[in-house]
Amino acid sequence: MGKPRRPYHHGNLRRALLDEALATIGSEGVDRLTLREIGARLGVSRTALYRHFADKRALLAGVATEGFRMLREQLVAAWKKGGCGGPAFLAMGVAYMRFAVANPAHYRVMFGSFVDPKEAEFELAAEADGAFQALVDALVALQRSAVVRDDDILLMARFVWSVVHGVAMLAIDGQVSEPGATEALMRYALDRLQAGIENGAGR
Amino acid sequence: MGKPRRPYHHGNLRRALLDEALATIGSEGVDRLTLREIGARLGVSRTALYRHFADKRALLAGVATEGFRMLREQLVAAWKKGGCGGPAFLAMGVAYMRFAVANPAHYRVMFGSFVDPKEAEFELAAEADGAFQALVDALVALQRSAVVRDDDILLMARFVWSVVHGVAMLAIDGQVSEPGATEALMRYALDRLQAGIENGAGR
DNA sequence: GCGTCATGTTGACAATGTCAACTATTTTTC
DNA sequence: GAAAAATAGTTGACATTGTCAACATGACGC
Repeated sequence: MGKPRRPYHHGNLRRALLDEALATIGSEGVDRLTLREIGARLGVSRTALYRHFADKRALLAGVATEGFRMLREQLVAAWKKGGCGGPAFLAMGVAYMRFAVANPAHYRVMFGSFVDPKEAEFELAAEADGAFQALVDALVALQRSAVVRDDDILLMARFVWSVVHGVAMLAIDGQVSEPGATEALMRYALDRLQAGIENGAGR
Repeated sequence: MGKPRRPYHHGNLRRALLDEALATIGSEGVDRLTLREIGARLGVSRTALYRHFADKRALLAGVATEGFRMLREQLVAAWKKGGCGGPAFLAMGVAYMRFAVANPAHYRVMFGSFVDPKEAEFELAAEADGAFQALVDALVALQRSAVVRDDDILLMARFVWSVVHGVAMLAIDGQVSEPGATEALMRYALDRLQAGIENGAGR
């Protein structure tokens, strides 16, 4: 007896709110996300959320921010674990797409333009930049070791980003449904991407 | 006098609703789109819309459907005008990205996952398929003339689609803001894409 | 023990999507 | 050409939702 029923203070409501939001987004879609339902599911009042997020957009911004942080961590991890060379670049590409497939809810919020880039929180912009920068850093290293072409770095990074992002979107949105097709597309895309930017290719 | 003030029947309310929706989405964003405001702006009642669309999702589906039709038309036009060969392929890529930049509202709705692909209207799915098929057809032709690699056609088409889609997203979402950067990215991306899938490249 | 602050609750309100019932206009039919 | 049917639009109502203001509760330092 005396079991700690539901204490008035939740303990880590912020975390729980994010998790619940992610669960709902994943199963129902972003537009079916309602603050009241999140509260209800957590056994908490409909406005408890406002002690942790300014409003609904801020909640989504929180999800996106977290997503970019996770993405960056996984990109950097893949790069380092792969040895910071050519193979590591492939591993990084795989890590990117795997992140999207494994965390579709995060991914959709991150790129669904639910948060206006103009009025985006500073933290979100910073994390998004950080993830992109991880890719830029890798490309710079590959340029130094003459693995990839010596093109404008920003241009090249944006191109690579476009490819993996495009594949991730296709994979997530269920356009690619045959079993194994996602993996195959990922492999093929990275293969052709590499062929396109490797040193000595074209021109 | 006796001027035909506002006739009871609007004439082409469906068209006007789509246009007004597009205007609002373009300037305010999809999530700020409200049926009531659309009606108000058109000087029409808030529920007049329901004579032309089943509900809000149907309106968005209408926007997306129209977008895919326009996209397909422009892709096919670019392909034919370019002579159905290698240069035409580039023209098609440019047409794709230009469409996105010129019609961001359409584009966002088309790929914003506002309409569940499972419960998507038949017409929408058909138009989306049609646009993709335009790309597949072009690639098949290029394969026949040995301009591009002889890879699995679906795989290759999805890869190409990913690239142009990824670039289009970056361009639209204001991530690429420096003047001229969008054009430069488009050119570079198509250049590298071509290098990646042209016959004799890699492996 | 007490104030202070973070955290959570209740009541209220305006905005929104949508339905049902009704009205106005056009088109079809005899 | 009038009646009937179909088409297009309106008004009233309601449940849902995001959000605010005012209040309640618990933790924690002094």
